Amino acid sequence: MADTRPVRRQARGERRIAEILDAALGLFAEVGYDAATTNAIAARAGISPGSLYQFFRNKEAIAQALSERLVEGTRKAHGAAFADRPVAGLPLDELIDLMLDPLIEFNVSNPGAKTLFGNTDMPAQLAAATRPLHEAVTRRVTAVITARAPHLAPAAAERTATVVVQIVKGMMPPVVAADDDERAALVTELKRVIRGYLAPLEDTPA
Amino acid sequence: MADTRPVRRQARGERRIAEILDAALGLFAEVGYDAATTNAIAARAGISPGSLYQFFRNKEAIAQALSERLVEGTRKAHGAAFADRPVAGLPLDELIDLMLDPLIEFNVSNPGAKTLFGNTDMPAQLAAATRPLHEAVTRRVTAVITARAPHLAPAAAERTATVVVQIVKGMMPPVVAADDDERAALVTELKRVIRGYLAPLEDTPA
Amino acid sequence: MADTRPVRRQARGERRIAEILDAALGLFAEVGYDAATTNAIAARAGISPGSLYQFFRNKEAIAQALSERLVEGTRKAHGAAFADRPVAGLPLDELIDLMLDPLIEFNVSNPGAKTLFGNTDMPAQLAAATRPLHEAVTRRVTAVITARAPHLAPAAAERTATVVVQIVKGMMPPVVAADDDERAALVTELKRVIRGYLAPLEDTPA
Amino acid sequence: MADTRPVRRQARGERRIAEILDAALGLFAEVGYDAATTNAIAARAGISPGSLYQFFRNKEAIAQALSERLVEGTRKAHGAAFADRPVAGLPLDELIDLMLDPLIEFNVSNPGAKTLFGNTDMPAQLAAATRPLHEAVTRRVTAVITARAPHLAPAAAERTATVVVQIVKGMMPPVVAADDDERAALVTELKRVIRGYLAPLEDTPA
DNA sequence: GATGAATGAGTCTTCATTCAT
DNA sequence: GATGAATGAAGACTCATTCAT
Repeated sequence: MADTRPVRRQARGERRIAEILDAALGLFAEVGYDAATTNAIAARAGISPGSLYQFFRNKEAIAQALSERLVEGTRKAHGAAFADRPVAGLPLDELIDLMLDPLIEFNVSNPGAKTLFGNTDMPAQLAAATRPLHEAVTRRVTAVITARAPHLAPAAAERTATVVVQIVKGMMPPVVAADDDERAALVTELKRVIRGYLAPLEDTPA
Repeated sequence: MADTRPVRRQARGERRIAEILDAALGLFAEVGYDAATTNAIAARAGISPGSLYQFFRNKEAIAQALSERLVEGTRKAHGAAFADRPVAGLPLDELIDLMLDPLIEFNVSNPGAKTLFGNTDMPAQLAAATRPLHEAVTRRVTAVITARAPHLAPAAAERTATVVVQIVKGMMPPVVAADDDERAALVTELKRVIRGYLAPLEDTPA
Repeated sequence: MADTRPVRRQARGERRIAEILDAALGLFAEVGYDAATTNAIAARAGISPGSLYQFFRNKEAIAQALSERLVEGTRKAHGAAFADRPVAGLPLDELIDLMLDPLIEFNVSNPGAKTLFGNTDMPAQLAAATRPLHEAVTRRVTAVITARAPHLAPAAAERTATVVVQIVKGMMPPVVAADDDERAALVTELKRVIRGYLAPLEDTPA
Repeated sequence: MADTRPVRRQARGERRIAEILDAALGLFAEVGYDAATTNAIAARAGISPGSLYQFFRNKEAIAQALSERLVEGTRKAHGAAFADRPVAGLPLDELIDLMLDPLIEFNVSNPGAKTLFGNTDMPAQLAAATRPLHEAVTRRVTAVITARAPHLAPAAAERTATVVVQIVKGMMPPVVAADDDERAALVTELKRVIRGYLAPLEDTPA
C-alpha cells in the first residue's frame, strides 16, 4: 500500500497525459482549482475517473505537472526568441517584447494558465504544486536583470525580478479576458510600465 | 420617521456581523476562501453555525459583505487622507503616498483582504461576490486619474486605472508576506513603478 | 484543518455513540470489519453519514471505541463476579467459571465482539485499534495466573496467559455460532481444556 | 484414454497458478485478505492483472484454490508422517507430534496460511471460500479421534475435533509470529494443552 | 495466452446548510 | 435570536474486473 506505483509515462500514455492536462487547464480556467473536480477533469478528458489516477497520483500532481508544462512551454517560447541573441546587448524595448510576447500568447491560448501562474492567492495544495513554476520564472527574470544591470546587488536584482513578475501576473487576467483591441491596448500599457520601471536601472552604471 | 428603533435594535447584530467578518477575514488569510469552512468561521466568531446563517444567507454572502466592508474601509482611509485636498493640485509623489499608504496598511493588518482584493483568479462564486469591490476601487482610481489627466479619453482613463489597480493587486501578496525591511523596499519599488507609469500622462497636456 | 475537533461526548451524544457502536458491532458480526462501510453503520444506527463523523473521527476510531467498550464490559462483568473473592483461594473450577461465564455471555449477546476480540488475523488498522483490548485482557489473565501460581517466572506466566487467551479466542466463534445445547457442550469442553492446562501449574509449589 | 495432452499442455498453466497462489499467500500474510489487491497479487506473481483472470474467475476463487492447496499440503505432510503407522496404536505424545509438527512447520513457512486457516472471523466471501479447508481438516481430526476413542458418539467425536482444531487455530498466530525460542516454548504449551484434553478420552473405555 | 489500459461502482470523509429545541 | 445536532450531496480516490490489441 506504499507509493510504489511507477505512474505510467510512456507511449500512448503521453497523449493521455496531455489530454488530461488540457482538460484540467480548461477547467481551472473556467471554475478554478478547487471547483475543478477530478471526476470532471476525467470526463472532459474523455476517460474514467479511475484512468486519471493511472497517470496522476492525485489532484495535486495534476497541478504540478501542469506547472511543469507551463515552465517548459514558456521556456521553449523564450528559448526560441532569445536564440543567439546576447541578452545584454539588446535594446530594452526589444528585450521586453521578446520576454512578454511569447508569455502573453501562451496565456491567451491557455487561459487556465493564470490559475497556476497568475494567481496570487491559492489553496496551500496548489501553492506547493506551483512553487517550482514561480521560482523558475523568477529565476529566469532575475538572470536577465542581472545581465543587464550587473551593478545591482543580488537582493536588489531579485526584488526587481519579483516586482516585474508580480506586475505581469497582475495584468494577465485582464489581458487574457479582453477582446483583441483592448488586449493590444493593455499590452502596450503593460510594456510601458515595465520599460518605465527597468530603464532607470540600466542607465545607472556602477 | 416614527420608527427609529431598528438603529439601536440591531446594535448587537452589527457587532455579531463584524465578528463574523473578522473571523472570515482571518481564515481567508490563513487557508483561503475554499478551505475556510463556514463552521470554522462560526467557531472563530464564537457563535454556532446556526447563528451564522441568521446573519448571512450563505458563504458567498459573507464574502460579499466582506468586500463591501473593504470598500468602505479603504474609502474611509482615503477619505481621511484626501480631506480638503484638491486631488488635481497635489504633487504626484504625494498623491501616490496618499493612495497607497492607507491601502497597504489596511492589507497588512488584514492579510485576508488579499483573498478578496489581491486575488486575480478566483472561484466563480467569489468572483461574483467581490466584483463590486473591484469596480468600486477601479472607479475611484479612474476618478483620480481623470481629475489629474483630463485630456485622457474615458476609455483610456479607465484602462489606466485598471493597470494601476492590477499592479497594486499583483504586488500585494509579496508586500503583505514580507518582513518589515523587505516590505519597505518593495513598497518603494511599487511606488516607483506607479510614478513611472503615471507621470508621463500628466505631463502631456491636450 | 488540524485535528482539534473535540468529538462530542456529552448528554444525548452518549446515546448516539452507543447506537453507533451497536450498529458497528452488529455489522462487524455480519460482514466483518472491512465490509462494514461507514455509511452502512450510520444507516443502521439511524443517522446520516455526516452525523457519524460528528462522534468518530474515522472508521478506525469506531473500532477503537468498540474495543474500549468491550474491555469495560468484560471488566465490569468480571469485577462483579470477583467482588470480595480472593482469587488465590478459589477452587480452580470456580475460578474458571467466574472468568469464562461472563465473557461467553458477553460474546453471545454481542456476536460482533469476536471480530474485535476473537479475531486472530486482521487488517492493520483494526489490529492497531484493538491492541489495547488484547493487552488489557492478557494483562488481567496474567495477573490471575501470577496470583495462583506465584512460582512461575514472569515470562512463563505471561505465556500461559497468552495460551489461555488464544484458546478462548479460538473457541469463541463456534461457541457464539452454536445453538444452546451445542453451546453448552462446547463450553464444557472449553472449561475442561483450560482446567487441564492450568491445574498442573498450581500443584507445583516452589 | 486417447487424449493425454491436457496433462502436459497445462504444465505451464500449473506453474502460473502456483506462482499466483504463492503471491496471494504472501500478500495475505503481509496485509490480510481485503487489503491484498488482485493487481498486487498479479504484480507479485510477475504477470498482468488480465492474465490473473485467465486462471481465476475472481478474487474469491484465489482464496478457494489456496485453501485447497493448503488442504493438500497438510494432507501430504500428514500422509508422509503417518505412512504405515497404525494411528490407533501410537502413543498419544507421538501422535500429537505427528499431527502438529508438520502443520506448524507449514504455517511458519507460509505465514499467509493463517489468514485462511487460523483466522476465526473473516469476510463472508473468504469464509465461503475456506469452508472446505476447515471441513477437511476437521474431518481428518475427527477420523483420528474416532480411531483412538471409538467409544465416543459421533457428535462427541466431532465436537472434540472442533475443539482441537480451534485451539490450534487460536495458537497459530502467536506461534507464527514468535521468534524461535518463544515459538518452541509456545509449541510445548500447545502440545501440553492438547494432550491434557485428549488423554482422558482415550483412557475411558466404554 | 498475455497484456495493461480502461472502467465505474463504491469507499471514506467533508461541509454548506437546515431545523427542532 | 441562539444553539448544535443532523443532514446528504458531493469529492477524492481505490480496486475488482473487462476487453481491445
